[in-house]
Amino acid sequence: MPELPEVETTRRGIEPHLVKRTVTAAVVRERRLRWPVPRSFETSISGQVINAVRRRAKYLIVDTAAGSALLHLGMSGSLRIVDPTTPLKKHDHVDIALDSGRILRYHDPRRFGSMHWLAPHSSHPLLDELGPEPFDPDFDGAYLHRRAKGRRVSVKVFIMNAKIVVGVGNIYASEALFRAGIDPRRSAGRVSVQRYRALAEAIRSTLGDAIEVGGTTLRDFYGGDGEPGYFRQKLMVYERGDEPCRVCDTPVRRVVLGQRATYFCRQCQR
DNA sequence: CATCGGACCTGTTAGC
DNA sequence: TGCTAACAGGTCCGAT
Repeated sequence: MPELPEVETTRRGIEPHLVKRTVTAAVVRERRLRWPVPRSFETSISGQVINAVRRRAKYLIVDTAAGSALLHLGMSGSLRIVDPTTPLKKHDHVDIALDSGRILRYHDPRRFGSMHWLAPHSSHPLLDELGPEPFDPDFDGAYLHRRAKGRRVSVKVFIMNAKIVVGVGNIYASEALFRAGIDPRRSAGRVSVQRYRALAEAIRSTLGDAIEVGGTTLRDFYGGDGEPGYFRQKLMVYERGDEPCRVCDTPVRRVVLGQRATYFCRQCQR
């Protein structure tokens, strides 16, 4: 469910409810997420004051003086601020209760998400090899071109690799390639530096536009404030197989790359 | 090193 | 109606 814009939307939605609040209790009802949630997670975060809620790639990082919670929403995870009277739903796996009387509640049917506890100022193997953020100044066409040298994978699979650039998931990979006019099947190593400049800009603009409207709600994404994201209305190709291209009317094609559905316009993308 | 397939899960929908 | 198969927003890991 969540790509970078949805994670950032979640961060913005929950941050005002968390910062400067004290965690009064943490309850893990289902420990079997992608990796078992360690007991140290609850014992460490309980009693702590939350100083900041940050995002790195698709991870959320909740900082306290005693360390940080490292959260990933996986494919189907979501975080909502709820009241104690809100009935528990199936797959509500974790509650983090706050001294405001409210609760940060984690819901994740597929359990591909994760929760770790980081000691203060320490990193984590999951974070160590991540590529640049799309909005970093050092992420540009020259960077992509350099990293793509000699690579034979499709440019779509290439930009979805978090070691190259973070935050580009399956929706926005197709959308950014459409904006840049690049055929997603093309080998990464055979894209010119000029076209990588367009692609770097397209990734930024696509993600930025999506963040502005609260992400994309395809099925069940809601931000921390309970609002759906409205980027769905702006999707040019994603999940539009056989429908006419919004630019040239050519039917949008669906292919599979790296075992993921991929959408593009054969006319507009070369 | 780069690439590929499989793995982890449940829920929804399309097709018979 | 019921069953089955395909598919879904992520990404790690091991084999090649």
